[in-house]
Amino acid sequence: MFTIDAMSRQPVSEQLVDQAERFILTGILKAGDQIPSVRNLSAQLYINPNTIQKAFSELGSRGLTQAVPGRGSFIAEDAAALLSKRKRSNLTALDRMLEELALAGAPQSVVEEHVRRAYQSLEIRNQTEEEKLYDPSV
Amino acid sequence: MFTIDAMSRQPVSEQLVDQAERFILTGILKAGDQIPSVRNLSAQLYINPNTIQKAFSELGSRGLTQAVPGRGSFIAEDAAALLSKRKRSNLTALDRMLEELALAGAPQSVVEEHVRRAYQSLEIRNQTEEEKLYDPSV
DNA sequence: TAGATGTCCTATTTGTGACAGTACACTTAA
DNA sequence: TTAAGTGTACTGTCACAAATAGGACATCTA
Repeated sequence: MFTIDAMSRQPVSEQLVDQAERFILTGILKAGDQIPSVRNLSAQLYINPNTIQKAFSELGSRGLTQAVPGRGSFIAEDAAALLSKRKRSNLTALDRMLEELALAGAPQSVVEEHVRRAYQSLEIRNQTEEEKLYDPSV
Repeated sequence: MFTIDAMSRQPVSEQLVDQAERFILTGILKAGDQIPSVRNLSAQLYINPNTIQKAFSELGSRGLTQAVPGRGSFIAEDAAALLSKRKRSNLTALDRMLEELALAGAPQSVVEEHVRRAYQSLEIRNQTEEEKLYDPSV
């Protein structure tokens, strides 16, 4: 599930947080799901337990997970909603990137095409999710 | 001209490189223009000369500036073209961001509005540049 | 009860960025 | 000619953050 890019300049603990958020957004991790234990993930990724703990602690303080000593850590009920709201309200990074592309002479039509493609591939994914409801094999 | 955000996690030398590139893209720095000297900028920003040197060395290796020992460093002839080409070809970061926004439920119309605004503000800026040509006070 | 869980703690190591200081060759202008 | 300014190179040192190492405790479950 989780993977680490040792070459990345982004700290390992942040990589884990980002990946967990992505899993929540995409629905791979749903409310109530248990995430791997600190020691388990530590052994699997060859990462120090303290580093994993730091990432999970951050997820908890963001309200995305709930930890239960002795049992494990679980995705919070409102994790997806919480995360979506936060991501939606943060458009400054997009603006900065768009300005740079505009300055670099990237045609507006090209950028708009990328926007269309992003939303189109999402629709396809959602459609697949719906189809699962009628799929007897699930 | 150059400024440093000491609070930023981005290394000082990289901040300088990014700013120089931005100046080149926006036309503030044009081909042939001399950029501040290592020692001058060092004194002005209270930054170690080695840090400035590192940034300028990077700009040189990217083909954006040309250094002449004893004279100074100058913006390369094809700096703007080189930079534009590089920035335009890098749309993967945009795709990643768009996917995240789509997943978070940001309406496509909102994203498209941001695209329009980015290109509109650029047009206004260019128009202002043209108007300068007819401005007797310059 | 044994094993797994989250949590906390104090070190230590490591890598990177920045700093300090010096030196050399070159160009320009007084 | 000379002094000042330029780029470039080098060897250290320091500071900080991330990650590691090792241990400890309370809790829950099979």
